[in-house]
Amino acid sequence: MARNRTTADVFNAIGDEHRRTILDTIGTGELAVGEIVATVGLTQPQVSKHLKVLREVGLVHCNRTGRHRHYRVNGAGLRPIETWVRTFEALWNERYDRLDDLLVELQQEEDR
Amino acid sequence: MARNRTTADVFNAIGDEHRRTILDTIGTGELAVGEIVATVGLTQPQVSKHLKVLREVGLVHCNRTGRHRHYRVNGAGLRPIETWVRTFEALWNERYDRLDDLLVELQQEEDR
DNA sequence: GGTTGACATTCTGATATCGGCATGTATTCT
DNA sequence: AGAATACATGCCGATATCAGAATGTCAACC
Repeated sequence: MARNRTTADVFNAIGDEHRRTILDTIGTGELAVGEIVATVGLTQPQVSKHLKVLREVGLVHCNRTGRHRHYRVNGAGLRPIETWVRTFEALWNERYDRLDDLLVELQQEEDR
Repeated sequence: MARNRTTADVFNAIGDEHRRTILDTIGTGELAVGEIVATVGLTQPQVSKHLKVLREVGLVHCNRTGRHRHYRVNGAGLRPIETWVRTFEALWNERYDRLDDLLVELQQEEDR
């Protein structure tokens, strides 16, 4: 067995830097493939294929207008990642520092 | 050119589900390899190799005690992911809904 | 010193991936 | 209808990956 498919889930999909660049480029707006190609500096087939992966994991939605296809980011698709990362929040942020302070205080209480 | 190395960055490293499971298992504590193996149900070499990847991207730290190696998660390593995902926050949370409401209101003003 | 225990590393084989190039498919325009 | 535009797909080769099994390393214990 080899590595998991990039289309397996969102975590695999955003593993590729080009895909992240594409998402960054689209941002909160809506862009046609040609516009993305012009901005990110990848070839058109390359962009199309990455968009396909992003589509399959639900990270982008697409609507056709004439011969153009406009892509927009589906923010909700990123929530699983945010949720997962947040479970480790206590390991880095100030809330943890405060928790740490609290524990130190409790320890001092105990030592008295 | 093939896919990027899993050790290229944190985004690639967490692409693997087994690696995420291992991180979840360690949690906010500190576990020896054997304990991880017993919990996640993977083979020992499998776990060791995944831990190596996680070490190389800085997602876990390791300290030896006798013939045991205790691993702990380095939460700070996850910050780049959190930061990146947050840039799309406007696309899913209530703050965006409120912005959306505001836009609808403005639109209605205009229609009058 | 030899054995056991706890991990790490190496080698192998199968597989999905990514980029490049060429080609296919619609849709618009003349 | 034919040409051009905007994308999507298919085929290819090179490569890194992951699991499995065997082996290596090093500390602890008898």
